[in-house]
Amino acid sequence: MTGSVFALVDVNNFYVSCERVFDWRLWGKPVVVLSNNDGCVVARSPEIKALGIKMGTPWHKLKDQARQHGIVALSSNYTLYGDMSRRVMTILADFAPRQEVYSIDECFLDVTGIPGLTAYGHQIRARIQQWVGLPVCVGYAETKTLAKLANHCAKTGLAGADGVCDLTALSRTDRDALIDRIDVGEVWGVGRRLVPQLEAMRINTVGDLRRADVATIRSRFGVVLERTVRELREEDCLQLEAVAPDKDQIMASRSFGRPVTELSELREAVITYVTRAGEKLRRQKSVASSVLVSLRTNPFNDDPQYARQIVMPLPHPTDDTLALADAAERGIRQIYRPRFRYHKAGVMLMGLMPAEHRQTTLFEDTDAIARRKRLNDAVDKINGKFGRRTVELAGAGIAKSWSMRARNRTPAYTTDWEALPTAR
DNA sequence: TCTGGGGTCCTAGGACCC
DNA sequence: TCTGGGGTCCTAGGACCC
Repeated sequence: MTGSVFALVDVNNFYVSCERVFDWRLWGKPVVVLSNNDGCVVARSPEIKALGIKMGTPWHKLKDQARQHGIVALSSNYTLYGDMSRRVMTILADFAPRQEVYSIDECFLDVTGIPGLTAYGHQIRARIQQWVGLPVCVGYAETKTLAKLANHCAKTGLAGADGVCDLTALSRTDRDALIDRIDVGEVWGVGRRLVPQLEAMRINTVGDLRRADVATIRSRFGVVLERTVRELREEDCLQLEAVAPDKDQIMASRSFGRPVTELSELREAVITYVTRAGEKLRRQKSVASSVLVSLRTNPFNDDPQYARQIVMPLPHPTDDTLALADAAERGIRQIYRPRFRYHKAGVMLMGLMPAEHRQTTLFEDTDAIARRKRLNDAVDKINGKFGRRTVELAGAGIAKSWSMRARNRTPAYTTDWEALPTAR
């Protein structure tokens, strides 16, 4: 009973909304944004939702519908979305003393003690709309899980809410009636696999889950779902993480734009991915003690299948891209088998620890390590300023003909001088 | 609806060691 | 020779999220 109140603010149809800011022709049309490699639908305009097209539908299964309804399909433009996200988060930070950026399009705010929350929510909506041109919804409640649920109500208009829903303003009776009308699958942390299992226990609605026996839930599903039930009961279990905790593992993987058979190309891909992972590693000021390399064929076709991964321990924990790349390259050579058509490769950095905790060993050349650190820092700085691929290892490849498909990507309107929209 | 992308965390089982 | 214990690492796969 700490008396905290959280807000969850998120952007409606984020990727589609970003695209619409820069292209008025997309207004009123059914628009989808596709995942990497133009694989499946990851954002939908309201017109798409009205057609009954689900999140995650593979694009190739929509070709007929697309022709029939004139659906516009855009490739993901993460440079644009990332920049728009930063603008939104910066504005939202001014609305509360503490903010947790939870994903590219949503954040939690600690709004404890702020009066007039509904009006405040409308103020937030108006400012983001005016300053960035994006529509947001706001949900308030005593725990993060309930704030997510409140946001769902704000978005669907369930509690008669018009883009803002404050659960703390409802009476116990009204709250109970409301959550009895919401499917249990809407709860944050209850996914597709859990829903049927819960339904078998006659837990169909959010209200049912809230009333479920905590001990039973814990023994059958573990501590994670137990925490969710407690959060639904207004027990504050999840803290607001104002500074993101360090990751325990860092992954970089991509599907290829076409089947890849040659080791030389897989080597380029893996070096490209490990470079990216190394950047993330240095940003959180950690070092890795091993590198996992993975490789797989396409499980969705009839080709002979092969999937393997291997852990390559590093001689000593490091954040040096060259050392990571060396391990990744040895790894891919070990698991590569000729005559398969490969679909995806990946790299995962494991055994992470803070860089300052790193033990130096007897055999390290400390001068060489210092020089290498300056090199990595310089490369990070240059790429941060002039774009990710300005300086890259030669082994990462030049043409990268294996790289993912993005047939219909819009320009980087906000981050590239050449792509700046101009008045016409 | 049997869900073609990417990322993170967790767990189970086997191998190996003390 | 079999069984017992407990730890770590590797590998595969499950589950969730956006």
